Order: sequence, then C-alpha cells, then structure tokens
Amino acid sequence: MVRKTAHSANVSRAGWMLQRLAEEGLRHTEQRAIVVQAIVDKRGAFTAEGLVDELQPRGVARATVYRTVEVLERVGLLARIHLDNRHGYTVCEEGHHHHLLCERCGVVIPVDASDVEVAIRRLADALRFQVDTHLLEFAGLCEACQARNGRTGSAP
Amino acid sequence: MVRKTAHSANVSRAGWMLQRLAEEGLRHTEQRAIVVQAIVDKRGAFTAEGLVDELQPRGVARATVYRTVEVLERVGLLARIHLDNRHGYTVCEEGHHHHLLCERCGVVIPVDASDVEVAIRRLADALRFQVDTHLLEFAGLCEACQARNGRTGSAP
DNA sequence: CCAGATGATGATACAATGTCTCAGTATCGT
DNA sequence: ACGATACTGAGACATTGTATCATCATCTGG
Ligand SMILES: [Zn+2]
Ligand SMILES: [Zn+2]
Ligand SMILES: [Zn+2]
Ligand SMILES: [Zn+2]
Repeated sequence: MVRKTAHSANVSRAGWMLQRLAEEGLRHTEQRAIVVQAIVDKRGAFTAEGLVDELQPRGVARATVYRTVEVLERVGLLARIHLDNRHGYTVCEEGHHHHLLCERCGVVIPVDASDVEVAIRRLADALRFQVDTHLLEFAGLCEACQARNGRTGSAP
Repeated sequence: MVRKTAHSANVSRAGWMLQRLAEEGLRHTEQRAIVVQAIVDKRGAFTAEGLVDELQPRGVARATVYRTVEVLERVGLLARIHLDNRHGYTVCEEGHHHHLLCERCGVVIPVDASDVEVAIRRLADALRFQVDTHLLEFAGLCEACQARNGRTGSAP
C-alpha cells in the first residue's frame, strides 16, 4: 500500500467529496472546491461562520459558504454537532454513528456506540412516546490535549 | 390529599421556582415572577425569543427575559434542549436525566434512561478520550399527537 | 464544439437571536 | 429607614443565518 502524506490524503478526500456531489447531480464549481478543501483541511469541528471568515477573503461569498455546507449536510457528507451556543459541523462520510468532540482543540472522532444504540432502541420501544430520532454527542478532551493539559487550543 | 387544579399547580410550581432562586441568594422581582409564571404555564419546550414576544408587551424587557432564562438554567431549573436550528429550554427541577421532545406540540417529558446511562458510562470509560459530558435527547411524537396524527400543533 | 437550459454565485438587504452598556430603580439585610 | 447592590429598561450593537435577483458557469444534447 502506498503511504500518503497528510496533504495528499486531504486532497483526495476533497476529490471524493466533490465526486459524491457530482453523483447527486450537483455541479462542480470552483467555489465548492475551495469550501470542501478548507473543510477537509480542518480535520475537526468547524462552524459556517468560521468558514466565511476564512474564505470570504479568498473570494467565496457568505451565501455560497452557507449553501455549500447545507448541501454537504443534505448529501450526508457533513454531520451537525451542537456546540454550546452555535452549531458546528464535521466531516462524516459514514452512516449513523456519534461523535466525540474535544472541547480544547476541536478535533472530532466518530464512535460506534452499538451498545448504547441497543439500549437507546430498547428504551424507545418501551415508551409510549414514538421516538423518531435521537441525538447523542460526547464532549471532553482528546488524548493529546489531556497530555498538554492547561494549554489553550483553537476549538471553533 | 388535596386535588389541585392545573392552574393552581402551576402557580405553586412557579412559587417554588422563585423560592429556589431566593435560596441561591437571588432577588425576587416582579419581572422574574412574570417570566417564571409564563414558563411554567407553557409546560413544554420554549425559546427565549418566544418568551420575549409574549412578555415584551407585558412590560418585561428583552434583556431581562434573557437574563432570567440564563439564571434559571444556571440554578438548574431549566435544561437546554437542542432544536433543529435554534435552542430551547424546558423546566427541569430534577437531577441528571434526559428529555423526550414532541416535535408537533412541543411537550417535553423527562426520561430516566438508566440503562442507556450505564452503556454510555461504559463506552466513555473504554475510550482514551476523556469524556466530560454527554448530550442525549429524543424527539418524536407524544401519545396525544400520535392519536390526532396529521393535525398541526404549535411547537416553538 | 456550441448553445441553451438550468444550476450556482455574489452583493446586499433583511431577519432572527443574542449580548452589552449604563443610568436609574427595586430589593433586602441590618 | 437606609445603604449596598442586584436588577431592570432602552436601545445600540454583534453574530448568525436567509432571501432576492441579476449575472455567470456548468453540463448536456445535438
Ligand atoms: Zn462522523
Ligand atoms: Zn445513535
Ligand atoms: Zn427535565
Ligand atoms: Zn445522561
């Protein structure tokens, strides 16, 4: 197997996401490529407004950033996460699963919580409430941030 | 036991919440009484902005509504819930538990998900991530809304 | 390859949701 | 009753997100 640099991995991942958009009948545009590349380069949680700040100087309009994020979420390439006040997103190509968010550095890792999922399903079935969706998120500190505890990071 | 009307129950509940504020060293004001009464009368999910719309005409300023909601949350009398785009709150006098939100009528019921809680704890312990908090919410239809399915309600 | 159909963008106005300031007011312990 | 101080109101301000619409780019079929 060929070992890829982090950068080329990001480039190919961005390409994959753009390809997915094409498969959905959406067009490839220069602006979407810029937004998608910025997103995969982040490798963590981000907010729409943060992207705007970053990409507006590079010629991508606010509305385009919001529209692109919305489209990516609809297609399933982004998952929404609930920060304390605003909303964030994270890259998420897989199916249903949940996320661990590091509150210091903003890194997000997916977690397959199958046991929790089973318990949730059982609970939902037992209630007279018809449970359509559930929201489960975790927040804490990633391994790296546990190590260098006390230093400040750049979570969005 | 004396059977109370829904209204008197709400009144006493509001009184109890105000008493809790007093116990925390916070002052009793006319505006806070109005806000708290409006909240308990709702008996479901609500948003700060919704309260503003309702109480501004009654002489409670926007800032006061927001400040009161914030104070109530800090004291633990309100829990924040994550609606799709904005944030909401619900009355929550008890300790740690989670909530079922009816997406049609906005009613919220607390649920003690101890099995889920155990599974969550186990998962958290197994990860090298240091999980500080978790967020678990359910959304769906309450029993009443399942019955009269198809009709529109007034969730915030 | 070209032209048209349609999707996407940008500039900006608008809307919704909070946050902050500060002078004036109400509350509460003494 | 008094004084310390918590609280309020009014409105400016900030942030986050949406709508409009003329213009432009992309894809597709011929
Ligand atoms: Zn994911
Ligand atoms: Zn799940
Ligand atoms: Zn509760
Ligand atoms: Zn829990």
